[in-house]
Amino acid sequence: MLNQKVLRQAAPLRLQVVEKIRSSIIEGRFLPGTRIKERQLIEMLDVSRTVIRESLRQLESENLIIIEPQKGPKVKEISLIEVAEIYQVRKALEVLAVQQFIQNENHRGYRMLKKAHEILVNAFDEDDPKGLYEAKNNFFKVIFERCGNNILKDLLEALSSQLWRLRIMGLSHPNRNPERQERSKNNLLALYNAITAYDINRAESVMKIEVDDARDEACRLVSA
Amino acid sequence: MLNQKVLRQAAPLRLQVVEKIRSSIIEGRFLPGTRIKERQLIEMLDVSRTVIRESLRQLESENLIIIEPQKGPKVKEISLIEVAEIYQVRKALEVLAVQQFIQNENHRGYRMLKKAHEILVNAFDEDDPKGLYEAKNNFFKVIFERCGNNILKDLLEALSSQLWRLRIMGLSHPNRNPERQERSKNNLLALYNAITAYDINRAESVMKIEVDDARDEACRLVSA
DNA sequence: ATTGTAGTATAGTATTACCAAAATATTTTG
DNA sequence: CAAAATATTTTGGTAATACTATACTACAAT
Repeated sequence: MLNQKVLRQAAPLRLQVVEKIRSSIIEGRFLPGTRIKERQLIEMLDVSRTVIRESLRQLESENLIIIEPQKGPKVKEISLIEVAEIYQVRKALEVLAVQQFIQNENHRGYRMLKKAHEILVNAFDEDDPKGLYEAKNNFFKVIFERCGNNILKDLLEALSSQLWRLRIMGLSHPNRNPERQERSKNNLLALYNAITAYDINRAESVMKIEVDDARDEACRLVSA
Repeated sequence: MLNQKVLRQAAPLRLQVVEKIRSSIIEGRFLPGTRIKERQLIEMLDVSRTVIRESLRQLESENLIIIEPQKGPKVKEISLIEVAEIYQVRKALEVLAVQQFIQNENHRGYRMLKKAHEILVNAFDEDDPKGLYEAKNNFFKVIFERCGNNILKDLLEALSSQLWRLRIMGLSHPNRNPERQERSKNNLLALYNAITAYDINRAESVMKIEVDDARDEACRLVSA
């Protein structure tokens, strides 16, 4: 059976360039507010200006950079207000995602979620903020990807990438809230239990609580 | 079709080009599935290739076109599944928007909504599908714009533009559902009453009904 | 008639060079 | 020192060119 697809050729250069720049922003190697000059990128990535410019337009519509006319692109800064707004939208969408995930009753999704849950539980026991963060993220990602609504999935991923920077801040932030850690742990485990019990209402309310907690933490970090 | 060339003025050329192409797609002058060739656009709009390409990248991330590697851009086709998915997301977001609109208690918003409502009532009495459609749209737009959450507003606008094409189809479609018209009228008036009465719960449930109705109608049109 | 191949045209991909206008940095001058 | 004038950088936009993947066509072979 031809279950393995033929290896597609390398993606267009511009996709690679977009990905490079995007990850640099998300991972905080370009700090918010930083001007990004075309020439700088040309030298760093060793591609032509055309490719760079096309890539920048795309990043702009992903809301990762803003391009001021005649002044050029800079890494978008996130205000406290915007963080709150994003989490408000996230709450509505994540609740929808978890509803759909449960209703779809997809075995594959449940298998993947089980695995993600196991990794998450392990991560809670170790003192590795980055690993824990990735485990959490992976857990949610399974829900988004297997909720059966691709539009929803794409929107949530776009929103996430706008917040990723904050989370990087959060990982290394000195005065993180240890209590939040514990709450988050309880929330996520409760969420998993609710999902496996097909209890939509409970999953919904737990999800709301977790997103609100995450928002409060994020706002605390931004204002600090 | 795109017979007017862009005016060479202030503001990046790119923005004008994006707007021209976008409206051509939304208004159905480029039909879904149509290949859009770079040279074609260059001749039609009389701008350089670079500008066209930058514009196309942006349209791509707005989900109005898809660019297949080594094949080029084509107007995105909307499947029945996607229509359902979009409306599902819309429902969640529009409910949130109307909640926020009421909670914000913004006088300016209420004034604008009153005006939009008056126009809408007039439009219901006349037999002008296009005018009615615009009035409806304007009514919702006020809610989105004055809900106090810009992220939410942008997302809803992006989703709307993906559906606009269907509605254009709907306006001229021979076997439209006249009963739907009546339902829609009742829904919107009920929504307005709920909002002016600051009744969030009622507004929420009416909004859900209206969005579901709209979805059913849209699906009917696509599958026809 | 179907399959396969070769050649050609077309269109996307990417680089480079160039110009104008705006923004920024630097120098000169009061 | 501050303001004006100048120089430099940077973006916005155009154009010419080479290269490659894809699509189209025609022609041949079985």
